[in-house]
Amino acid sequence: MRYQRSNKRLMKQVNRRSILRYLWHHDLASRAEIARSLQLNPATITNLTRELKEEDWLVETGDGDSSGGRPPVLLMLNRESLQMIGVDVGIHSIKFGLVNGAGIFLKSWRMDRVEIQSGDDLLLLIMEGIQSQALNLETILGIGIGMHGFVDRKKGIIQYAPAFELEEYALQEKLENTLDCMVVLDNDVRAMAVGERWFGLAKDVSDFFLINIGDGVGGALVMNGRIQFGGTQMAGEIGHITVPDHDGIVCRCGKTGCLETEISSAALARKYREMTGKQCENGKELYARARQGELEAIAVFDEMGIRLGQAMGLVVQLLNPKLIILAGGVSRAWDVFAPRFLAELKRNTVDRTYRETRVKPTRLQGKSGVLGAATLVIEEWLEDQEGDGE
Amino acid sequence: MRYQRSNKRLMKQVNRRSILRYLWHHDLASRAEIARSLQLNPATITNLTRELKEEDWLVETGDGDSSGGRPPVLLMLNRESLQMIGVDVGIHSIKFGLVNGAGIFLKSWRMDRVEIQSGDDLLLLIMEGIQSQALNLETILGIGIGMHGFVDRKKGIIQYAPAFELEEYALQEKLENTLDCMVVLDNDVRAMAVGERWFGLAKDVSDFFLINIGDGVGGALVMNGRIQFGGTQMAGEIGHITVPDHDGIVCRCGKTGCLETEISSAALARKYREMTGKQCENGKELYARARQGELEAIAVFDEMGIRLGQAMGLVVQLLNPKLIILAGGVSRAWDVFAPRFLAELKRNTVDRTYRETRVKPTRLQGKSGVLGAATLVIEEWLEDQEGDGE
DNA sequence: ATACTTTATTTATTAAATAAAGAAAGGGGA
DNA sequence: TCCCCTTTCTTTATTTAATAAATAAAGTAT
Repeated sequence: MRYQRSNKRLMKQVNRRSILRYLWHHDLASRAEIARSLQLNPATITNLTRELKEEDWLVETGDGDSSGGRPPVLLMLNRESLQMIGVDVGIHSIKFGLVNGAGIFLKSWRMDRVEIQSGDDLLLLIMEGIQSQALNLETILGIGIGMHGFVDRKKGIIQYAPAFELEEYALQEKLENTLDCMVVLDNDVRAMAVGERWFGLAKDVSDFFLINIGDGVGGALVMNGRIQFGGTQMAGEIGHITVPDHDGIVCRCGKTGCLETEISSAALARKYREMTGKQCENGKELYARARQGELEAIAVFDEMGIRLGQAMGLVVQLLNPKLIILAGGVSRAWDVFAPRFLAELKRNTVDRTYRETRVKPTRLQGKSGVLGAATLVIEEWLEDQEGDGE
Repeated sequence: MRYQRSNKRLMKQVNRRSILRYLWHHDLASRAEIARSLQLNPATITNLTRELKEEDWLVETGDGDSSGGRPPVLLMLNRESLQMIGVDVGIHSIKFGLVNGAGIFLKSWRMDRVEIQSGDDLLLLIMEGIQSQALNLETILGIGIGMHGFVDRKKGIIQYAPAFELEEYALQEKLENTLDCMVVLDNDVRAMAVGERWFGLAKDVSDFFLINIGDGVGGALVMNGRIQFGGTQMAGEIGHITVPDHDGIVCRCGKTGCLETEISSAALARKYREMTGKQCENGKELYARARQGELEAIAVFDEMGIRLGQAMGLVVQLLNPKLIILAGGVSRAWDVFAPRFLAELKRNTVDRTYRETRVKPTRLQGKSGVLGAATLVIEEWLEDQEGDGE
């Protein structure tokens, strides 16, 4: 019998990660500063940073200003050399990106009109997509995959993906075995939230909620700095809470009165068509009309803002996030629905809680999915074991 | 400059706690079993358990059955010697209890009709209450305090307690200094949830929601085994989510349409009075009438069950708990409101999620507050640093 | 009785952190 | 300018806590 888990190695890992995480958030720092902040002995920092430097995780960038003694040598994360592949599996397309530790896309490519009927179809397409670019996978930290549907990140399996009629498919393991490279798999919206946490609006926020409004409506929840999964990995699925005064439309989940059938891109277009009798394909088209001042289009967004305000009011009261991030195609119409939305949000929350909550539309937009997926890899490498210094 | 936080001591602490936690959940276990489960070296377990035994944390309880070799020596947590004081600060009374690690009350006492106008009033009353029993505080692990209102556990301060018009009072520190004993302070409902996690229905459940329905309505959220606080320590405050079709009553929080003004004990009595014109003081009285078959009383509970079903539907969809625990006075009427409640809950959730969720009224009832408070101390001693074996 | 298992402990070793001393590199006052 | 002081970083020796391996303890199975 082996007692593999060496506690000592674990301790070292934890400290190494603490250093990397510190540099992630502080860009430039001296060894002395790191030692003080992490409450570790300076000698420890010297030793660990030597290793990390040899492994190319970080670089020295000249001296800082002296504060009356020897000037500090500033350390910096070698962000360019951290490279991850992000994969965003949508219903009709798969998007890929090669992203570095600064959140910059070095490459991005996609496969459109994909037809997927089995897990192995998906596996093959992803492998094809990755190998098409002839990248050296050995210089890459790992591959992150964000996928619609119900995904179990810990087990690395797709529990259920309705669009592809997939069930219980162990994508992570299979991909890891064939590509010989770390693979992280999670739900697409959770991946977005992780992206926001490391590169986006939530850089310094450890309690936030992200709602993604596009063809569907999904959400993800970060509390105390960690993404939350819930008892069966379904936490955050806000698209299927029941809202009052709904249209009675039957949702794809089988229930009626879901938020998704009221505020998704398709739902807004439907409401507009019902109201006016005019044609309208989706939220994007509707937004264009609203921007041109068409009153009916604006009215649809107004109603959507109110519903969203009610829903986010629940989230604020129940979860007390510091920040709410709106993502997905419909969030681009922020300027149109924001006034009604914010007013309704305020009306539905207790002052004491509301005034501590910020609400913002994402700045990552179209890149959100792929970047988030890539960031899953970073998280896996650097994640906090437990509240360190910070 | 001191670098206090010795990582080595921390490692040892973590492993010691892992052992204690393992024994908490497994009652009897041999050293070999613990070593296997925690993936630690048997020698480590020998050493740590020797220390723990000397410190009276655990005892040996004879041999177990041999499985073909030397019979295992079974270890057991010395639950009797773990003693905590729990304090439940209510609006009109303060309840105390001396509780041991088996969850048994060794003593319980209370102070009624308390008048509190300042933090120092409260401090003095609690000290008086504790000293009145002439306990030896040195044999006690610590004092846990559950308190209504908004409490910041990490800082140990009462942020705001409307009933006493208290604000920003550093109760924990002051009490710790005067009594020279570990003190943990938290919100009363969160304390209850911790109680359920260690002694009650949530013993083996790491994702659950507890709703307390009494004079007020509060909630607490445990995800991934940890109580969640939110950005400003207000997570779980379900009493002030806005519900549809409300009576328009202004809540004590200033908002209208709060869940609390619809399903709290006082709200139920009010609804009954409005419906019938008859007298009725509170939910307890109303429950008695419902039990006697009075139709109007039953109707009030029916409506309450529906509203609760809607609210818990939101919680289930949004947070995906494995268990919902109902606590507080009104939960005693479970048999009356359960049918409507459960039906409405099902109606408001997606099947896939609902079928994984259990709902139960607490079995701790009146003891919940004090026991929960006492359990805060256990949690502080044994809490997991990060997902160990288990 | 003998061989084999399983549990627990002891002894020696190893890994990783800390403490203490000192080197490196500058600032600033006389 | 020189000397002392401060701050940063490194080196060496020490300490701590875990592991590995050998051994003891106490059984079962043949």
